[in-house]
Amino acid sequence: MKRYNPKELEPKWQKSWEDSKIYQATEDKTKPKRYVLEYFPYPSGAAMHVGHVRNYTIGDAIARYNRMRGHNVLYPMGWDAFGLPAENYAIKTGVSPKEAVAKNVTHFKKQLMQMGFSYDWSREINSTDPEYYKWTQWFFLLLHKRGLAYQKESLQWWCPHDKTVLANEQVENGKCWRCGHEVEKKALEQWFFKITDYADRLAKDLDDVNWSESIKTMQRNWIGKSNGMVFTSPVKNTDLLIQTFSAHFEAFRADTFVVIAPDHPFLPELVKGTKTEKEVLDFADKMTKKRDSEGYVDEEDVEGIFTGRYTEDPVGNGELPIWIASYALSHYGTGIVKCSVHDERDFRFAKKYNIKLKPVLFPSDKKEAEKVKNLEICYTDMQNGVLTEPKEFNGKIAGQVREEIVKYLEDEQLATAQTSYKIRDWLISRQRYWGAPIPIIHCTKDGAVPVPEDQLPVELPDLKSFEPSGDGRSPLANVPEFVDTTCPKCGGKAERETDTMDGFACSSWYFLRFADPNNDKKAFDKDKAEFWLPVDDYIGGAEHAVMHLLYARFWTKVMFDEGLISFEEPFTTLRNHGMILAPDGQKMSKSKGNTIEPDGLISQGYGADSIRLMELFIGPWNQSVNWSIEGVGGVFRFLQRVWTLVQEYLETGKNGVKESIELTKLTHQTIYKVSKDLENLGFNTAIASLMEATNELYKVKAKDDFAAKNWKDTLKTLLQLLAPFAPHITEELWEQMGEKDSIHTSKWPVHDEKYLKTDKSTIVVQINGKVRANLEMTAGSGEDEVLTKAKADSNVKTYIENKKIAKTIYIKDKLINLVVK
RNA sequence: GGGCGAGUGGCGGAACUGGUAUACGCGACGGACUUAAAAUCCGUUGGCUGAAUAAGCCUUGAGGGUUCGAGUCCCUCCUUGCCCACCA
Repeated sequence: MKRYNPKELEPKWQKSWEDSKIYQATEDKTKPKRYVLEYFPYPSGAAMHVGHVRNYTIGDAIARYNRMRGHNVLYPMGWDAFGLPAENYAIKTGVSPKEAVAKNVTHFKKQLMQMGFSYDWSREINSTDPEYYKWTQWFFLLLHKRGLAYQKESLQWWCPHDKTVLANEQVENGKCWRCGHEVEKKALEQWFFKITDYADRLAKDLDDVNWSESIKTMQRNWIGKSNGMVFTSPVKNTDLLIQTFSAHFEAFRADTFVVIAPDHPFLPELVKGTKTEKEVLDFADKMTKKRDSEGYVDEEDVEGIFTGRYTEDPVGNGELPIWIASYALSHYGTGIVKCSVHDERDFRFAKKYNIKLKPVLFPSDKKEAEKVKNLEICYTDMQNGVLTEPKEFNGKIAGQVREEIVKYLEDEQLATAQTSYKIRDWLISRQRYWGAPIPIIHCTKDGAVPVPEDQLPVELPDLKSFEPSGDGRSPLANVPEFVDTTCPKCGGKAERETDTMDGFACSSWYFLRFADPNNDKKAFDKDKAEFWLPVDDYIGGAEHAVMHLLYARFWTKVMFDEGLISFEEPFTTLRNHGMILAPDGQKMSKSKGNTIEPDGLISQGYGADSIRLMELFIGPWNQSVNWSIEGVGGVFRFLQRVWTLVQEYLETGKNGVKESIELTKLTHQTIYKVSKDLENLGFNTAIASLMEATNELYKVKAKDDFAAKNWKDTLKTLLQLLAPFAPHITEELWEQMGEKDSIHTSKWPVHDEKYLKTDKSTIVVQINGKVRANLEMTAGSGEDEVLTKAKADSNVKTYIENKKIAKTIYIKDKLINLVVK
């Protein structure tokens, strides 16, 4: 008997699939389309581990299942290959990012290939290919044309020793990661995309997509829409006016002080001429640095300093002191906030610095209200709280008069309503080499001029040294042939922009490129894009929950507005898989040295099919689990049992005449279970059903030794049901059973309801909810019949003797419960 | 601090709209085959009491509640994971 040897048969079938191109997708309109996509990976130097593999195994199972169900499946793969690691590696080793990426892609691709994923490799794309980033640049120009790209000065981390801009992750405890020198902030002119113009639509359209509530909530929080009011008031002893923001404006009569963000651009002007000017500015500077480097500052540690200025409150609360507070954000509202006792942080801040407080909002509970009055607790319930001021609203419930208060403040011209968003415009400038160059030419006469479309792509020149320029610009600034150019408008001498784009720009449209990957006239053909998109199943980890998904949605909406496509949301269904952790429960990472690569398992002889099965069987697809080496042996054993069963069947060469109804029923029940599980992505239970079916088949075999006529069909169906998970072994056995065409293009089996019915049922007898007996009954038995038999049961008898049956609950074919008193 | 999840045997986990908790797999134990081991195959396997594959009691993070019946629904609490974060 031939032994199951994945090492031999897996490469054989991988080659066969490649040659026959069975996974290539075409715009065949006779079948329903299905676009299955995983986020295109970053081909890092660290190899792919079993955590990554899970992502692709889930996608592949979905793709294969739908293909067999007669769908026209697009399942592509590509590379998101721009980014910092390749550039750092280049600085360290001198190996150009281009070479490093090419090497990594080759390795990654080999690893994916040996797992037998059904990608349409003819559509492979790479974001660092000029043919690709040409169109990324084209989209930059589109955004620019539509007024959505602009330049603004912005602060960046700067290492004065290395003379280079640092990314957030390169700052460690306020020090440069390379030289350990203290970092500072440097103002640079940078490019932004105006995503804030789309904030409302990005928030609203979340209602229409089939994503998990958790991701939707994350995006909504990130966009952070809130309605507030802006008050304008004079600053005492100056001729300045300030605009203060309040989101808790219902209780505006409680406002007793104002806080300004330490990094607010208005601050120097505000404190100019005060006695404490220098002291205050120093303090603000320190605070900004601390906040930037540490991120979160504990609520207990709120800090602040009095600016020395007061403002005359426009709504009659008198003179309000202006403080700098560590928790105030310059980009939220106006960056200057009106504060009161009715906010947790304001409350804590005021207590710490003994700032006057005055409650005007109270809970209905008298005792609690007393505590609020005595400033013992902070009360913030703007929904249910009862207002005492202003007089017009005395006794009203805040949540019910919100609109009226807005109207009141606006009618009296005391404030104006303002919607504020937490989301900020997307900073896309990177002072880096390894990214798509921003297609802009700076002319002293004409300013920032877009590169004409016919001159795209602005190609990255090959460099010898990847060290930064030293003046804050990217290494591209060192290359005169790149920088020096002529202005497209006036023809005069001009310089190219040396910033490159954030990698998220490349990934904001790649899903469209897959629809038409080789188009050299356009980013994509409209018809092709609309044939395949939107993406039906987008599979990925939660790490992209906000940034990537938001940016991609933003670009899609811009394209919609431009008329390039007629849909506004790129991803219909989002599927977030759980993480695979190392056996010790920690995240797998190269630095921790606890990664497990599929290569090792394959060379141990398990094969890709076992690994794939293990990835899915280990637990629910959307939950995190610890990888278990022992478990792989279990699924390998299962595959071996399937292999052996088919070999034994083939060797007996039997072809019986009598159908085994037992086999038929088992087959249809398994079809039903596996199909249902796959619809709900219950991969682990689908595989469990297949294991159960196989165990049953062994039992039937022990009885009839393959005598039944329908053994062949039964085995073939089993292979088909297993095919989306274990594509190699099933393809091999399918062929051994005499099939000419691939199992992966065969038609997914359909169950027949009539075989799901059983003629017998086990009925549980409960006395007061406790199980006391089991009854074997013919299916569909009536209550009386069951009750009579239950009463006759010897064990049941002992419980109902001398007692009254007060009530009987009967669930057909399942259970009878006797309530006994 | 905000948001979203999760707590079930020695372990990963299963359980449809409330209806036999522990499917499937791992591990462990016993047996068959073998000179032996590995591999394979066949059993057993939540805990306690019992000689028992008789019967009973207990058991889904803790405590209450609703119900004939709760892993599942409601309330209070505890633990833990992930994402984001000084967002008023």
